[in-house]
Amino acid sequence: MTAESMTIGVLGAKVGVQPRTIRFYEAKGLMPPAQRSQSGYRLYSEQDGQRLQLIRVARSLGLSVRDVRELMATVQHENCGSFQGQAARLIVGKLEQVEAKIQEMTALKEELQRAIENLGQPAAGRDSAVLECTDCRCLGDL
Amino acid sequence: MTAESMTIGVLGAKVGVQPRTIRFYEAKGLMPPAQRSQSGYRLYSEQDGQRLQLIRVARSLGLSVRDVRELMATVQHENCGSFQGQAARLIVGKLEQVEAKIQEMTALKEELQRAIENLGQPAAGRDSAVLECTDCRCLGDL
DNA sequence: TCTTGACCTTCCACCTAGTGGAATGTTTTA
DNA sequence: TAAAACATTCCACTAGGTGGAAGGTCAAGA
Repeated sequence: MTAESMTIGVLGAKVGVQPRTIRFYEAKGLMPPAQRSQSGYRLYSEQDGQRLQLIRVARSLGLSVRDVRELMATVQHENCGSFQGQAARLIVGKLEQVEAKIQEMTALKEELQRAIENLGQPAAGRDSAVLECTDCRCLGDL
Repeated sequence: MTAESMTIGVLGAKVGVQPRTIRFYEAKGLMPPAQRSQSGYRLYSEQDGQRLQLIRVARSLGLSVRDVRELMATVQHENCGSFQGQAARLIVGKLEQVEAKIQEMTALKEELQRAIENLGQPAAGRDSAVLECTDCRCLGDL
């Protein structure tokens, strides 16, 4: 292990990622296969650390492991402008997904609020049959 | 198969659930082990249909399979009031989770919007280093 | 030198909520 | 009688890791 290379535990502590997760990223193709010491230990450079950090940022933005793998592949094969186009495309796509998800969750929230109001209400007073049989007010019969 | 019993396919078509999924619910303990015909086919009653529908409603409210299993177990062992207490507890818990998730997604949305604005901006003009190296504007170097 | 503890390796299993497919058995219909 | 349309079970796969087992390696202390 040369002066500027580190083991997986050191890298993990530095970037805040568990060694297992780093191996997982390697298995999934987000990190390239690491250099190995004579005894088979993975060895990492500062560049590897930057790459790992980039992966974390992308993941924290909600990009999937598959998205991040694509992104990282682009990093290695295309020029800067092209990469930014790729990143923008992925992030805009993600933003749309997140907005849709927020809509969906908001609708679910309202549904849950209605469900809470309806619980314990006699069937006639309910807006909808929520967690009870449509015919009776008592689930114990089911 | 008596007049009022149906096979898994008929039940599935009626409630709008795939046969596979019904078997899955049985394996997970949401549905009780079905009656069987002489040849081993599962047979269901109208009551089973109501139970399956109830499961679907609970799932559509975002309750997990585990939550629903608990709920259904309560249905069989407790009286109506107790069941409603259990349901209320589960639904209120879910509502809190959903509200937290909406908060989280909203924060992520803002993060993504910032990321889109920052892409293509020179490092100096950026609010934060988002998908690029902190030192340079070009990821192609990584 | 030996041993202990902390670290590393690989492999397999588990989580959610189902879905896909294979191989095989049954019922219904032409 | 044969084929279509059902049914059965079992195994594998999805995403993003995590938990644990069994074993190899490294540095430090007695």
